[in-house]
Amino acid sequence: MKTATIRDVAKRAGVGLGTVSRVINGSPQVSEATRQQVLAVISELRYFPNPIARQLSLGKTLTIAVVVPFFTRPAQIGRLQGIENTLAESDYDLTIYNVETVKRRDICLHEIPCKKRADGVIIISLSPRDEDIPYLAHADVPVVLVDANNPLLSQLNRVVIDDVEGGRIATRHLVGLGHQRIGYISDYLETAFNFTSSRDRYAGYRSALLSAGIEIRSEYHLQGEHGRCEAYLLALQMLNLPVPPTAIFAASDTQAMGVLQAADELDLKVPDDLSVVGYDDIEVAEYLGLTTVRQLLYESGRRGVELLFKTLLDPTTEPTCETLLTELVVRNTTAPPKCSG
Amino acid sequence: MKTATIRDVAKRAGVGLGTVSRVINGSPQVSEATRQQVLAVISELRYFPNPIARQLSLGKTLTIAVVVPFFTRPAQIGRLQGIENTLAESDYDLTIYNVETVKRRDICLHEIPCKKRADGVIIISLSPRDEDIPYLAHADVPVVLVDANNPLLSQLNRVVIDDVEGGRIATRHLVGLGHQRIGYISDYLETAFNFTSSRDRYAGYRSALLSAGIEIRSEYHLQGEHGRCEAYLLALQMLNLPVPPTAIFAASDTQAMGVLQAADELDLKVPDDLSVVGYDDIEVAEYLGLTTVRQLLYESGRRGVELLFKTLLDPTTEPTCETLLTELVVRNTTAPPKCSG
DNA sequence: CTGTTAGCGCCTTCAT
DNA sequence: ATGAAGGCGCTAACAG
Repeated sequence: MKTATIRDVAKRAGVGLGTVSRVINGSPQVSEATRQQVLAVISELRYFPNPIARQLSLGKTLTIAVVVPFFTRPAQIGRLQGIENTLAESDYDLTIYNVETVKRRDICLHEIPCKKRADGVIIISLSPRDEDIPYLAHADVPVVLVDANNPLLSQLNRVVIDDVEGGRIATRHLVGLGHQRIGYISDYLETAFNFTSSRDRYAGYRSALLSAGIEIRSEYHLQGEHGRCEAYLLALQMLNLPVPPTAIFAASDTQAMGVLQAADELDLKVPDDLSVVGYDDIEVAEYLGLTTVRQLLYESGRRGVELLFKTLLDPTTEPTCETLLTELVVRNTTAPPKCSG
Repeated sequence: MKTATIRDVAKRAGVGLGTVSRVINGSPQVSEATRQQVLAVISELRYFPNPIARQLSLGKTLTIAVVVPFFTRPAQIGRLQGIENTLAESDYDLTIYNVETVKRRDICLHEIPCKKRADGVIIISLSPRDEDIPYLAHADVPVVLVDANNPLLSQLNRVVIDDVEGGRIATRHLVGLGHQRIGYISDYLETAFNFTSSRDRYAGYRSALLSAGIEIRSEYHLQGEHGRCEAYLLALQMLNLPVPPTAIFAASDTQAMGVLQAADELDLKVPDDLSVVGYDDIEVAEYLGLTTVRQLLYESGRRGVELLFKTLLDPTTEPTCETLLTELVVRNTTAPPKCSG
């Protein structure tokens, strides 16, 4: 049996089809009598307005698209949660475009903002390269970048995290504890996805070392694919250096867990033999007692949606760039080095 | 500047609007010459077919809706990953309806399958109550249930997990190690969301104890809100009993972590003083060396999509119920009880 | 091969 | 207050 349409309802209720439409949309200019009449038929026929038709007519989709790389990673989940919860307070639906390949990345970045499947697009952690800009500039729906940036994109709404400062804070903390040999384990700094976080945190790391007058040793920076196991292997490698670091700053909590594993493997006590600092403050960090740099994941998602809504309501709003602060959370994986130096 | 429509393209290319449509949809019956011509105009005008209009015309949305409670929980992420990855191989988009309140639950269960925003719906972990059935029965798109069940719903496609068996396996393992006093810490067995997993696992737990001839003591079963901290508190309570259990089976890995914390708090060594078994085998379980019951999270999502696609292709397909197996993964948190008994 | 036309289901003037 | 008609952008069936 075919789904009832607005026409069926109109016919059955003996009214014009425009009247039904008015009832659906709560127009005040319809007599209480006919309203009740129509309402009755609607529920009798189990009528639901077809959202697609309405979207076409209205020119709105009432959905927000989110483009996010590797959405299962805890940090992304945190952002998505902020987005979802904020959206849930509204009438908007949420569609997710997960990105795990470069090809998909390009498709999403170039097409999602143009095909008008959504009224707005939030792009997470994928900083547009210069060649992506034309596409974004021609987007016909508002776009906001979360945890992504591009100096040329001052005309886009952005929520950015000061990762340079975050890296600096983490490193400075270790320096403050007396560490001189501090390692940094991260994702590859240069990837096709153009992630900036590891890069920025590295900049902060270097900056902190420099201002502390500590020499930057290249063997103390190891990069690899993102992941706990990968970080574990890198940490093993670094800790097996002739002169190993006394502290390691990991580009994420997940990677910090790998470092912790490596330390355990080598019978190094944390924090006595090795200090470890993570990044993100994902949920498990508290459980592990991991010292880490907290970034406002949930908040970044929420802000992204709010920014989007603001421009949705008033398209003439000037694009803004909100910077979210980071904060050091000291727990039990950091301490002064045992043997000074 | 308004977005270009198919009409603009047609006019600019000096062809009929149907021809443009054919080019877009790769119809073979277009001369190579005009095709090129049209293609040129399309890229010149940066034309993108409006998906909404196409959806209306085609009667398909090319999107799949997923209704999922508390989507940030690791187990749900695992299922979502299976769904997303499978969908990514297709042309379908994914829209997510997160459920965190009963109200939202009802809306999603009753309306999503009827409003035709998606060509198919996957419902995760929300077992329809009897009063929900009429709505599901009147759905005008295929629905598949993942990790959810209802005996009355034999006409629905389902992917179910044998949680009773899972609970049995876990408990039997502990019994096999010689434990006689085995606790169970879980979510509330009865909730408005009608989650069945904790209930089923409890049934398995009881069944295993019974067949081992072990008395079931009510003080060895504690329930509370889902979560690590809540489980931590429950575990503290249970371990402070005059005669505490020597082993605890937790309804999820997350809750098992809480138990581990409690043990640590009470200076109980795991597994020497206390054995702990979790459920799910989420990623952190391996890191923690947690003995747990693995369920095929990713696989359940994948299967759900496959089932959906199958009925999408052939609506006359008989609904099937696939049962996914569970498997015990023994790691380092279980051992024979120290003092026999 | 290609132009034209009739819907898809709904919303919104415009008259009445 | 309400019915009728035009249009949202596209697809598909129908002529040519």
